[in-house]
Amino acid sequence: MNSAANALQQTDDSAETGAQQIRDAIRDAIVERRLSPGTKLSESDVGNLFNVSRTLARAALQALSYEGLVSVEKNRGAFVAYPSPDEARQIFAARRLIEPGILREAAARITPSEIQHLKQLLLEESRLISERGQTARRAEIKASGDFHLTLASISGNTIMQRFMDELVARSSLVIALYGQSTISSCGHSEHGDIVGAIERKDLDHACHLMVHHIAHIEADLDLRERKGQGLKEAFDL
Amino acid sequence: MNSAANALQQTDDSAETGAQQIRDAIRDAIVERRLSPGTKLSESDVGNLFNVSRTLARAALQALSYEGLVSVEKNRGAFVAYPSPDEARQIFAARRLIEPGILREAAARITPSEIQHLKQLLLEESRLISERGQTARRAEIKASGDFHLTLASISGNTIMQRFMDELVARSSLVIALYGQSTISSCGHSEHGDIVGAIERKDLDHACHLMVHHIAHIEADLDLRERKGQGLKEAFDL
DNA sequence: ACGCAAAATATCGTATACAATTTAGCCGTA
DNA sequence: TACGGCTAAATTGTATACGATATTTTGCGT
Repeated sequence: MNSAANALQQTDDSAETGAQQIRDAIRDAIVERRLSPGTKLSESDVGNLFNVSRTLARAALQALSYEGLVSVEKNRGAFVAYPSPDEARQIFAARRLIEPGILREAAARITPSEIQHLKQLLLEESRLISERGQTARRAEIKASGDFHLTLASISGNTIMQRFMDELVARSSLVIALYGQSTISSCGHSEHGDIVGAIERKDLDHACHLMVHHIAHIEADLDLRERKGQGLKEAFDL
Repeated sequence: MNSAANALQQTDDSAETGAQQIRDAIRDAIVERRLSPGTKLSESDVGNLFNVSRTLARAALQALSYEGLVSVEKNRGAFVAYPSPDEARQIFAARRLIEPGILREAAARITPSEIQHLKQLLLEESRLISERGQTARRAEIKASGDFHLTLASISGNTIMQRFMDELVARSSLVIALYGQSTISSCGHSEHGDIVGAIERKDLDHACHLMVHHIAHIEADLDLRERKGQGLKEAFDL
């Protein structure tokens, strides 16, 4: 068993809905960075880990490839996606393009109880930041994304919600690859500022904050071409 | 063989890339409205039509479900998607949210040769409008969407391009279901206006035109809940 | 003649089996 | 020793087989 095994061993039982279960488990593992970019996910290994046939494993991997989280190469296998710097830029460009619009929609229809929910998310987030340990780090990564996803869900547009699901998940991969500061959620306070602006119904300011927030995350990346990955250039410098 | 058979018989040979080929063939059939919303696509039938096993047929249908073009119901089968009025609204809300941003990106990096390409698309489009016959109608539907997709491709963001692929395809379904005027591309001249604004580097005006263009398409829809679908209510009036 | 229950049919869900392709190791030769 | 081709192992691509679930039909009783 390769390194992927350790990262996945936790939800091997329960085949409730079939392939979806497996897909979700692997996606969580990728988003929480228990699986590193480039890791090979062979159909047999995945199937064995979850005690299902290759058929279901294949279906799950296929699904993840549609979300851009794994790349399947014909006759070679599936790998946890290894986004190039250019892909990374496109992901964040897409978020800058989309999220202000989502924010406007969400702010227009947000209810008091939903505002409360958002604030609770912020609390949970800061609690995790103060905590130490790897599981807290992972939970923090997920919580940071959940803020953006919750906003999308409040917007009421399930299509945009799905797009955001994909973008947030892929962002996690990009940060894992190119992030510099130990914690990507340095901009936690920015989440709070955005909620504040929403509460005051200051949409323009909220959008402004959102765009800058995304820019800050992107600014923390070192997007220089890394030919690493086993290329000869790794030995030149 | 059911009604789906006739609509698909054209690319049954050549199994080049496997499931992708089938997926694309079915998608084209849906987008060009040779397959009506609600049509049943059983795995066996699809497999037989393309002379492949159910495995590949299933993979293709699964892929289409991720794009929202077919809905698979557990233990019942796959059907060409039948978007509800609410889904339809969400699709167009998403387009209004996304396309102005894409347009800005595209206009910023567009080259003279790409402008030429766009103009050629417009010419082709008006040629098809003047022509008569069902094949011309189908080509016209596709050409109308191609305008928006070309803009997305010019924007250089492959992720947004994929989102637009999905939205345009699903729009075709919505128009097939709820469109009123015989031809949905009544707004062909609006495409030309947008290109004109891009050429003059008047981004704000171009975005303005784009938003209204999308609104016009949506305005041509009758999004009242239709319980029809073969229900007894069809005979009451 | 109508309605309900049970069998028959059709279709999907999953597993297993075989074919094709790639990758890695091995050996012979220059 | 270095190189090239060949064989064998591993992995994916596709097909078939079997079991589960939903739908339709049939037949019986009222």
